Amino acid sequence: MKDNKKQKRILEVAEEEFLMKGFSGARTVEIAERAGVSHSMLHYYYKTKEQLFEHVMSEKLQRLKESVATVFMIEDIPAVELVVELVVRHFEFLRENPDLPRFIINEMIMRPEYAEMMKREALPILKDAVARLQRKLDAAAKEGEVRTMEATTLLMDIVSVNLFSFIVAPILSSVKPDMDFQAYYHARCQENVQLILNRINPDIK
Amino acid sequence: MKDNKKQKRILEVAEEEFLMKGFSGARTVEIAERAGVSHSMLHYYYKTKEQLFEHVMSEKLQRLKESVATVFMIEDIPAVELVVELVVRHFEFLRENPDLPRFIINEMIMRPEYAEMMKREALPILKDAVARLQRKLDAAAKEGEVRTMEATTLLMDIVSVNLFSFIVAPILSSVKPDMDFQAYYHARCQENVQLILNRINPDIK
DNA sequence: GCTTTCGTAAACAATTTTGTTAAACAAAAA
DNA sequence: TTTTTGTTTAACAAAATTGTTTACGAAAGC
Repeated sequence: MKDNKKQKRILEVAEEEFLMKGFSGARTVEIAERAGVSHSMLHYYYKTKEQLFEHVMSEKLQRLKESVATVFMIEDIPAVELVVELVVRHFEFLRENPDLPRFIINEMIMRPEYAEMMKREALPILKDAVARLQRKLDAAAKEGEVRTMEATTLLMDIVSVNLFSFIVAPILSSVKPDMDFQAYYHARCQENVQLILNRINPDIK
Repeated sequence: MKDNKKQKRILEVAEEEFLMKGFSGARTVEIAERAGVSHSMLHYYYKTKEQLFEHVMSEKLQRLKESVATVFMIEDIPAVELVVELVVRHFEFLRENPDLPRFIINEMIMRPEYAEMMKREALPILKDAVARLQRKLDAAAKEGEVRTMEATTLLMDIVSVNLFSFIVAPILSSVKPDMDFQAYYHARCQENVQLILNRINPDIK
């Protein structure tokens, strides 16, 4: 048995193509070509472009869900440290999946049927996560460790600053072609932690 | 003379379609249909889909440039107030052009030839803007009004929190279909101003 | 060795999308 | 009034993209 190497390879390339170009921009012949298989093989394994897309999509959603779930599993840690952990882990997740958010947002807007699917999949996990964080924050606010604030707002702040660091990266690199990404991401993560710390408690540091 | 009403209408609809679905996702027949003109008319005015796209693109870039330019023209205003003004104006611009950023980022990634064009168009203006802001910040830092910081970093923070407020809006509305957008945007703008103020000077307010 | 599975090449059918053309007509401009 | 311009319809050509089929080869497993 050859362990379906080619089939996997198709999926890998499809992932890259769909993430970069979206469903409508990606081409099955190009995916096959880049995967080093014949065009017919692609349709042999994945009947249609649509089905290939669904494979990619569900795999990506899975990863996203896992990532959210694990971060919010952390218990027994002070609120402030939890928040720092949140920022850093989210940043790292993005580093490993830099254009996943853009892809998901785009496909949610362009193809409402997928928006529905994503809501079904992701919302329960997210709601639970927000509730957990809110409890932590409220408790810490009582102790005067942080200011009172909505967990939703805080999460939006975290996601937005982190996400943006990645969204602009390609633009920055085109402006400065010799840019040191290692250094950029390191600095950016620190900056974001600082920003969020200032946000939950202006007196920290 | 009929003032080219139809021609304009095509452009309007094309703008909506391209912004929502991107170049590869938009369909010329659908644009024509929605614009209430025959398919042949579309090709009569704009030889190809590509050319139609270019019209939309350059018009959008123009607006973006104007917007950046006017904000940074403000003189004789304390640094802190300038920053607040920056946040609010940028927020308002986004409110009028909510899916422009997604569109531009997508097309820059999917079609490198446009990335080049945008760099040529937007970069000089942006560099000038950053330089102006940096001078203001440095002066204010000397007076102890704000902490020392990079104008680039500050701008990235502003853009990221504002942008994100709009990126998540459709998602939030699908979660809460009865959501009050008026209130949401109002609150979000305030939040963002606060966040940025904390950022440039943790002691303010 | 024989069969099944994985794979290719190449042609081609089907569909979708883009782009063109011609005939006709109304209304504005000359 | 004549010409030009804007416009429609309808058909069709061209191109791009997706999906299918067939015939055939190599090699893995029995």
